[in-house]
Amino acid sequence: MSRAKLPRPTDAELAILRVLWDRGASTVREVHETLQDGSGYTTVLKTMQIMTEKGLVMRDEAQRAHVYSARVPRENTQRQLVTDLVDRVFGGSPARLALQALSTKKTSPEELAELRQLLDSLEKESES
Amino acid sequence: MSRAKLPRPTDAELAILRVLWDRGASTVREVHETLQDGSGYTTVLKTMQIMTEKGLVMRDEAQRAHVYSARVPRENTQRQLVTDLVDRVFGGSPARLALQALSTKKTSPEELAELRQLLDSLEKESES
DNA sequence: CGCGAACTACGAAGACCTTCGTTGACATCT
DNA sequence: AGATGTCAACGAAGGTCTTCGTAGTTCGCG
Repeated sequence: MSRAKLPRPTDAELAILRVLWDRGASTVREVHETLQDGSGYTTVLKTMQIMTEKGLVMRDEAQRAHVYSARVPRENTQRQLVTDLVDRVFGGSPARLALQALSTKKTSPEELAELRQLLDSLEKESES
Repeated sequence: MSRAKLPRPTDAELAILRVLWDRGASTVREVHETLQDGSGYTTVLKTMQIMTEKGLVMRDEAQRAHVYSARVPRENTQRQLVTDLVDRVFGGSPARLALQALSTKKTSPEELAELRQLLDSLEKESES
């Protein structure tokens, strides 16, 4: 039982995960205040309780106000969602997703450089 | 009445859309046979009826076996899902999604070349 | 102590998604 | 005509997600 497979986070769960990734360990109150959507306090609480059951977050109950933290690293979740989307909508081709992503919005020169670097290393790899 | 904004397709709906995009206009039977998942005929039928209500597909009832076709172009849906994911998980940066996508799997030289071309044009654009 | 504020836990409602059984209409074959 | 097969329509069940009200607990304070 080392690890059951983690479920794809729902939209509400993802919003909470983003807060935990950005802020680090946080109480329900802090998460609720950071999310500026109209959801009520107990809604956020309940969702975070469910996320605990699912293994998406962990909870430190040492204090009265429990402290939650993401149990899944941001990168893992990003990778999970990206490969999901690639398989479901882009016929398994990450490059097509990348093309689509880059076509939609403007990208900073720094990011362009980063991409170019990655492209270089990928091309080198395919040559070997 | 057509909706102002199309809803994000669910997983089952996406699977059906893929069939319609690939095969073109099709009957329920054809879609059902193409999908090799274990779902029953009436399940597919029902989903496609719902998709019709949602405006995701259109239906030609001229024949006894109704003929469905995608009402949303593949590219639009891809763009919709990509920008969705970018906003929800990548802090609005398409480039980060692209980086993540390309890091996960191998990409063919042709696609690499295509990406490089896109990068070039994007860099030119940002210079101006 | 007694009160109010902050907090967790619980349950239930409502929406949506997926699934499929059943029904009835229509067609085709014998 | 009668039997068989194909099809759309409908409804309902079971699951998940999101929402929030309510109840109960604990803390701090007057």
